[in-house]
Amino acid sequence: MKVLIVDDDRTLADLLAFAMRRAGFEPHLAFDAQGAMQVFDDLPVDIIILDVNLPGSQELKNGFDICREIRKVSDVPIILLTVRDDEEDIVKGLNIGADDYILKPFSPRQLVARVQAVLRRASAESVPEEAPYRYQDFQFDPARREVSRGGETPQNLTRLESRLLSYLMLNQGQVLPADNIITEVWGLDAANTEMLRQLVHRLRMKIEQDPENPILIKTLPGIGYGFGI
Amino acid sequence: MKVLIVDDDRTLADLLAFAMRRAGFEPHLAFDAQGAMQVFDDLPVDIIILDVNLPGSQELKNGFDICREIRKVSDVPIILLTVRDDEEDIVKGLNIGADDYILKPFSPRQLVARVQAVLRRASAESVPEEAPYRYQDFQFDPARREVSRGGETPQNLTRLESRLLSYLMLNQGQVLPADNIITEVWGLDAANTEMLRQLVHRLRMKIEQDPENPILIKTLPGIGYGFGI
DNA sequence: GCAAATTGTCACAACATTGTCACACGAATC
DNA sequence: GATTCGTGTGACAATGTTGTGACAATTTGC
Repeated sequence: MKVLIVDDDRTLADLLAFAMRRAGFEPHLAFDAQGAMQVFDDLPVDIIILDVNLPGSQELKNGFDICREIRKVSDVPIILLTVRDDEEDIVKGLNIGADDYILKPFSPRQLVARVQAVLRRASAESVPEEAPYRYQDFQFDPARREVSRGGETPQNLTRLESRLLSYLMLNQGQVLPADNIITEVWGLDAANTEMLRQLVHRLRMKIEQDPENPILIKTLPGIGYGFGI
Repeated sequence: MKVLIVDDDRTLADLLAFAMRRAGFEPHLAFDAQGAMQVFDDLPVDIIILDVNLPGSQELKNGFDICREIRKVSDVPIILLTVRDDEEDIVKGLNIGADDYILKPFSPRQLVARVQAVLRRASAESVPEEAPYRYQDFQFDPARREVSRGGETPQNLTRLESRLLSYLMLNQGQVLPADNIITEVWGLDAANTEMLRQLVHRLRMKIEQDPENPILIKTLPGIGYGFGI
């Protein structure tokens, strides 16, 4: 699976390339609009990761322009990379044909997960396997929706539990506001904190059975939750 | 049966060699175009597995070129290994004389099955291994559409049951989403989960008669099924 | 064309998952 | 100390999934 990464920050681009290669993709880099279009014309990529803040040139100024340009000729999935959490920008991005966006700063894991999600949505093709998450003796296999601790018998998670844990472990060590978790797990629409509390409770029952083992999901009162804090 | 494996990724090449050796073949490796042509000139191989993405050299750039080159002098079966799912590339590959292609990522089992299929198609006389699938004391012969367990009398499978079991055992130990199974068994068009449930049920009746024997087809609720998980 | 085998459809029970409510408990505030 | 707030927890209802039997529709072999 080929992925085209377009970002003028070479360090970041390299990092992304490394992460994608580890996840079984074949990354190709471009550092500006011209480079991006050139790679795109040359070889068929399966997905594009695009920084919206690129140094301008005459005809193609930023990521939005590239996105628009590509959409004229192809429906390859595009993920926008942006520091702006301005809703207007996100809406604009999605309107001109981007498939998803991701806000900086983000972890490489997160990006990989996002890419896989978009690909899974876009095509029935076989997407590289999702690697299991680890934290100390704790292990979570999102493909099987299975958690295990040490050598114990694995526990099965439900759809929502698995989504929650994915999000938590993807942002391991970070403080995650309840609202963010909710929109991530349930989607943009309905869902209240009560449902989240319940879900956290049920997840904890499955992964924190042993009283002597350390707490995995920590409550940050008034804010939200965090994994491995 | 000699098989020539051409891939610059040595780890992958080794893995493939191992899989092919297990399946009763005699693997020979080459890591670039020169090596491939050298092995090909030196000894008569029965089939070639060729990565299309090889590091370039002057006269022989990639797998396509090697394929073309070989076709000038021999009609040995060639299977292309590619990450591109671009139809154009596949058509191109088949046009210049490849016998089949397989998209990354794939399981070694899958490749072996593909190799056997190509060989069976190519040469009606020197049929290679008639390779039944095995799992513990369970055995499945896709050619005869017959399953047996231990020394018991074999059971006959129907066409769809056989296809389903082939797909499951080909991807043994993996999580297979219901949608993937459906498109694999029935084809792209119609078919709903109800039909899959029914088919799984019927297949189970034939291969899981004994209550003491372990479950072969595991249900992964909300996801799909998996064989030997 | 007919009978048998195969495949698709429907109905329903058993079970699992998710949403909702009620309430207990502890910390912070007054 | 009483109140308020946020959180954890149990119970239960609503909903969704899966397994299973019966039967109709279709295909296959003769």
